[in-house]
Amino acid sequence: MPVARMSGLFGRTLREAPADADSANHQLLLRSGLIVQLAAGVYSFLPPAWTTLLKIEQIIREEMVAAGSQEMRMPAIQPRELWEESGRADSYGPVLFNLKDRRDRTMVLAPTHEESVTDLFRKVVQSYRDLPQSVFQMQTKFRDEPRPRGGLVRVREFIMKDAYTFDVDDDAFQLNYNAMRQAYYNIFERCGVPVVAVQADSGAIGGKQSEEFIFLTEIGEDNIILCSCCGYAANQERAEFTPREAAGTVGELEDVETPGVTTIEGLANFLGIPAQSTAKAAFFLVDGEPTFAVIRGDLEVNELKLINALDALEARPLLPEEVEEAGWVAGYASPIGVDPARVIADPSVVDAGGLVAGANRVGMHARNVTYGRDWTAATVADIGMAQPGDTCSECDDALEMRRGIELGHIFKLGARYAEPMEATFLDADGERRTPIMGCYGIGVERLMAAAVQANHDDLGIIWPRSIAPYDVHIVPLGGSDDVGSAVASIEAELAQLGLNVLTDDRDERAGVKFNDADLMGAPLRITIGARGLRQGQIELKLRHAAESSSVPIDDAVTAAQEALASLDG
RNA sequence: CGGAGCGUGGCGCAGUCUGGUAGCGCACUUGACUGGGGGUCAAGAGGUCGCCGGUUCAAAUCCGGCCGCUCCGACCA
Repeated sequence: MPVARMSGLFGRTLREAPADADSANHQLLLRSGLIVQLAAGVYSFLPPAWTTLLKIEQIIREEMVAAGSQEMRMPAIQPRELWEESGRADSYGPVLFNLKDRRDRTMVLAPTHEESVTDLFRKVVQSYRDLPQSVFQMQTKFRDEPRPRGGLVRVREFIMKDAYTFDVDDDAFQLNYNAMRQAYYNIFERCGVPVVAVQADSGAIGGKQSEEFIFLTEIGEDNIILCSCCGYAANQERAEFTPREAAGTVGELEDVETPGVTTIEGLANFLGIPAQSTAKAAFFLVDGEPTFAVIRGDLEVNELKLINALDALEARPLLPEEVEEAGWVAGYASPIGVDPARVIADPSVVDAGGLVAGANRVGMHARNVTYGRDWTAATVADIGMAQPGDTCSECDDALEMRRGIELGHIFKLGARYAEPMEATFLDADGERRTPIMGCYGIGVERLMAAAVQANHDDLGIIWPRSIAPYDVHIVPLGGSDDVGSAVASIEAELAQLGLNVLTDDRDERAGVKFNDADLMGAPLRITIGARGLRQGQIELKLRHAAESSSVPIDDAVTAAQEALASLDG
């Protein structure tokens, strides 16, 4: 390996972090001169950062190949028609970067490649004899995100490792899926980032089931529900839980005056009853239809569960005027008398007995409102949002909630793309069949950001050895000839061993060099100074360690190798 | 797209309320001293104060519009 010199590095360290950077990883990536922003969610990666990204890619590549996947490459620029074929031109719509070619044809910059890989499949695969298949690529994706965020955490242009599998049936698919799942654990572990796999919603990718690989961190943008007892883990948007015991009543339907009481909390206080004794109404526009959702007063509606339960594409809360238009009374709404076709009920109100609900008149509620007797819903489905402290549905322990960053996501797609795009193969009986597909993504720069977030201290980055831009950071102190020749021979020997070496050859004070070394975070620092050299010693310090050690200069290279090897356990 | 904030040399900021000279720290250049945890002194270079328009004798500062960036929400590797 060539030796990098601090004096010639393209990029410089900053003493102060740019004000725009919030999280530790973002600040450190900027301060250490690794990344520079060009626009919202668009970054340049300077040489050391690029070295790290290449190392991450190599780790991913090795694990993908080990999982039986073949590397390939698909185009980033694609005709929009491809997206119309799968039906995603609209659902993915706003995130697609559109452009016109010179013949006025609309092209898109690909945000992901399910369409193109499915198109490839139908052009390349005809027979079950060609299956199973697993392919992957590492490529720049483009997504016109509504809100870029957190430095590299959410950007508009990024490298994704995306893999796709095709199988003859579910059983065969499961083999590919499991291999990918294991590969993902291996990848994140090798990059020095702890992850948990959580059940997730497949979102705009579609399909039946999916798991996210989450790095738990307070700077994350996802809410993750965890059970420390049984290990249950899910994204809050799909987490299951057991609601608290209902506190329903038995009795005749009767009105009760509740002047000025429009919230569940207010209602419970006013009547001196627990929130579990009330029913809450929430109004949504679901695929253009006003929808009346009923859930127990102590719970919140999970919009994503609502969408899935109604097999819909999108939902949003109704605006106040839309509520009025629908004939519902905000704050006092009652499902009684509402067309059941427009009502969706959570099991928590179905099995509860009599609850206090609105009476559809301002200032009035009703007691003993009972599902089945007083009202019904066309759809009964779990639409509750799991909250910390709720009971785990697997083991009855209390659930916790943590923030996290989604580093990878693996999906079972089923026939989501193959069917609309008519990708098929002939089976052994000569029957035309649809392959079972899976897709598997990792955000490469996001993974680098997570690695920094997971491995830093007050002074700077502490790179995991596996993805460090430089293995060894040499700090020469004092400009004597002795120092110069010692540095030259040690750096040459280390480079000869295949190590990435950065030598701080600048005429700076010791403090500046040490601080920059700490900031840039190479796993091993070697200090070669006139003072030590007089005793025939140089100094080694592992970045994560508190203490340094001195070794005779003749042992320097061996000791450096040993120190680095100690990190690989 | 809703809410909040910010745009002044490469980075961090002051100046804006109350219009008149663009300023500080760091970084950068040159020289000297110094030399093991961001050193000292001296001399420099670098900014149409985000953009456009308006008010005014005069605008970084007041008014209007636009653009950009960040954060909180709705969305995702």
